[in-house]
Amino acid sequence: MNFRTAIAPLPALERNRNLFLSLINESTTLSHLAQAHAQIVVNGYKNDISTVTRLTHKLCDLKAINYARDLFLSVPKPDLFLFNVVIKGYSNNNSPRSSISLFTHLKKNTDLRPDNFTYFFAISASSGFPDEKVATLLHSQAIVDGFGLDLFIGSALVDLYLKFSKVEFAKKVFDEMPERDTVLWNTMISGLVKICCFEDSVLVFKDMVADAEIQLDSTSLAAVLPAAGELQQLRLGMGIQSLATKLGLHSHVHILTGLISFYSKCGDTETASLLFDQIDRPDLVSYNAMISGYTCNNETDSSLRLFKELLAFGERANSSTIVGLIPVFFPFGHLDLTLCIHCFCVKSGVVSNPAISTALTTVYSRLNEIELARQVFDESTEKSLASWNAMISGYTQNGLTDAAILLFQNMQTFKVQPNPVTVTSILSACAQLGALSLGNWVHDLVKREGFHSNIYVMTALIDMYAKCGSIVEARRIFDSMQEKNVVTWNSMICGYGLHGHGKEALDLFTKMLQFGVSPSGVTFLSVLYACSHAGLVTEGDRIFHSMVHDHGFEPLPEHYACMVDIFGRAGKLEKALEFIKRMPVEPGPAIWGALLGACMIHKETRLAHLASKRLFELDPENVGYYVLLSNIFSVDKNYPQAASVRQVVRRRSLAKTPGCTLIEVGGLPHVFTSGDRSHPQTKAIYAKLEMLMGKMREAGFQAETVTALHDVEDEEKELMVKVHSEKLAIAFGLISTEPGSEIRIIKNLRVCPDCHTATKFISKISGRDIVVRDANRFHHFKDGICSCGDYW
DNA sequence: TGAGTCAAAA
Repeated sequence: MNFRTAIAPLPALERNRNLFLSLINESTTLSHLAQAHAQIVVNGYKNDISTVTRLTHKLCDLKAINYARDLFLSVPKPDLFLFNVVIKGYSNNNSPRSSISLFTHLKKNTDLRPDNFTYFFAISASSGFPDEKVATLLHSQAIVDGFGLDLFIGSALVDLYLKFSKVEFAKKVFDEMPERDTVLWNTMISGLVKICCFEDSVLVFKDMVADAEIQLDSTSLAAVLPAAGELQQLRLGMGIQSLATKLGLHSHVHILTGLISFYSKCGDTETASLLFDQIDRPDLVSYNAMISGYTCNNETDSSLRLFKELLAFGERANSSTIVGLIPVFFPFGHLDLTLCIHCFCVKSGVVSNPAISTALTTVYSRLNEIELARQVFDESTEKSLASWNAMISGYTQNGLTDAAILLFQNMQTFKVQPNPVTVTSILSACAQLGALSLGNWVHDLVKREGFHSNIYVMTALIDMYAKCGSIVEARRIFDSMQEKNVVTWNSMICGYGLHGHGKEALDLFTKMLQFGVSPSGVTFLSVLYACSHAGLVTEGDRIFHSMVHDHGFEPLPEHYACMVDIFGRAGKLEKALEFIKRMPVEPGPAIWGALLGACMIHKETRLAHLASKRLFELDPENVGYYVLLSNIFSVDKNYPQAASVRQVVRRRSLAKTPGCTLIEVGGLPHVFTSGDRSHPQTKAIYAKLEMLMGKMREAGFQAETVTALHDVEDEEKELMVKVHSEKLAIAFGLISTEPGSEIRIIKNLRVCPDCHTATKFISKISGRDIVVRDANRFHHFKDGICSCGDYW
């Protein structure tokens, strides 16, 4: 009993009001609340605005939104306070539209003026809309009404814009705030982390640490820890840990859990489990972090042990536990066990949880069970953005680029807004497919949505432009990026390699080292690859040695294969063989394949037999080797042998991938196969081809027949190769694009020597630049010369 | 006199 009530009892009205208020506060169920409501009505308090407001609020908390609405409507003249409570109530009960309608009603039909609370609640509600349009509208109204600089509203806006991946908008709000409190900083950091802008979030965190005015709290540290883990920045994570100790937050359960996840992502489960033991009473989230930590590091026994321990404590596992546990099985390709977990999820009803269905989709696509992945995706009733992203990237990683793009378009008809993760996947699909016009469209989307500070997105754009033939545009983006990581550098170097620009690739590699960026295995592969395609033998040799001796890298089979390729393409076949013999590891199919490819270019039959013999032993399923070998016999005019190799292929019913070529005209893709007559303009295409062949022969063109697989007469062979898909695509390009414009085509296999020579002639005759992307690299044909130097 | 933002696993 407090002093005031002791000496002077409250007036009756106030005393009763307090009674009702505490009655409402203590209610934990709807029926308690209904009883309290009855008491209020009986005692004539049904028009007491503060009591009714408290009751309405509590009803909203208990999810009785319709009850709350009826109560609100029964009040003859609700004040701003009550409006605010109901606007928030709708927002918290999955009714953002009702929330915003009420806000509009308040502005239009009452003489009340919204205050900072009203705007705060309405802006929070606008996160339930498919895009940020409602939010920007409210934002501008808030500014007009003088609440633009309110810290709560500022934080809500930053949170919201980041949820819609509008990084630039969020930054603008953040920068324009006259004062920034801890919460505003935290909102910025955690929002960036949630949309995978890890680099950005770390930069903001560092700014926050540098700001002496601002106090860091456990939220700040917990927010940035996932970024440190994703970026595998061990020093940063340890820095955060010591900061936590300095601030006395080291036993805070959120921070310990974050650190467990961090160390697990860095591969250090030992430290993670030490931290786990430091938690007094680990909760479900901590268990899940540790379980998934063990799982990611393939310590499956520990995962399962901890899972059992969790159940033994009587804790119920939730969807995240399963999500963390499912991948236990896929490093071993244990499809049956994944199916088992799937069944368990179906039986216990958690399969409708979007996190679970997303995890299952991911696991199935990593097991290359793309149909099962799609089935789970289709059956999930509640699709989150993550579900869409998992399915799209599943398609992309399995090379099903058409399906990925189709699903991406489908997602947009469902009004699901793509985020940077979606964009990164879809750009990878464009890169694989060479779909430049879709790539351009996605680039516009990146600009529109403000994703251009996302390092993953920008790196994917570089890759896309490089693989779609626009190496200059790729470099422009590369140069425009302030923050680059090793993948960014790799993509650019690899792009130069694809285009045969060996010198540029080497220059960039040198620059990368000067910038202090540590090269990865992929970096060396890209540089070696570039050397190979540009015939830079000495440089390649030097880089390989530097990789082993200066950088301490253990070469992988693909590095060895690349070296064999460098020697082999340059015609130094004996040197290549010598290199293979000196390798400290047993040469695998990639290495012999590289040698065989080189033998093919240089028509070296003796070594080809050796290489192919090894290949048949190591990789009997791969058709490519049979084709190469058969071609080599054909070169020697040893047709019976060539035929017998082809028979092996037929007997084992190994199918050769049919060659096809894609060309985009007017933003539409046209695909041609060899001898194709299905195109609506077939007649004109073949006529153009006839005309070209005539002019080419006049200019001295002779058909190269080496790769024609059949031992028929030369003249007949000429007829067969001249309708290769690339020739059809080029002919179509010539008749359907502006004179003088560049022609770009994409071939799924390596371009054959005949088409290569023919394209050189065509580029000269037609005065067109022709860019050909084949399975290995780019060829830029100009004025009768190819950028590859006939060397591919 | 009844209302408010950010945080750990997936």
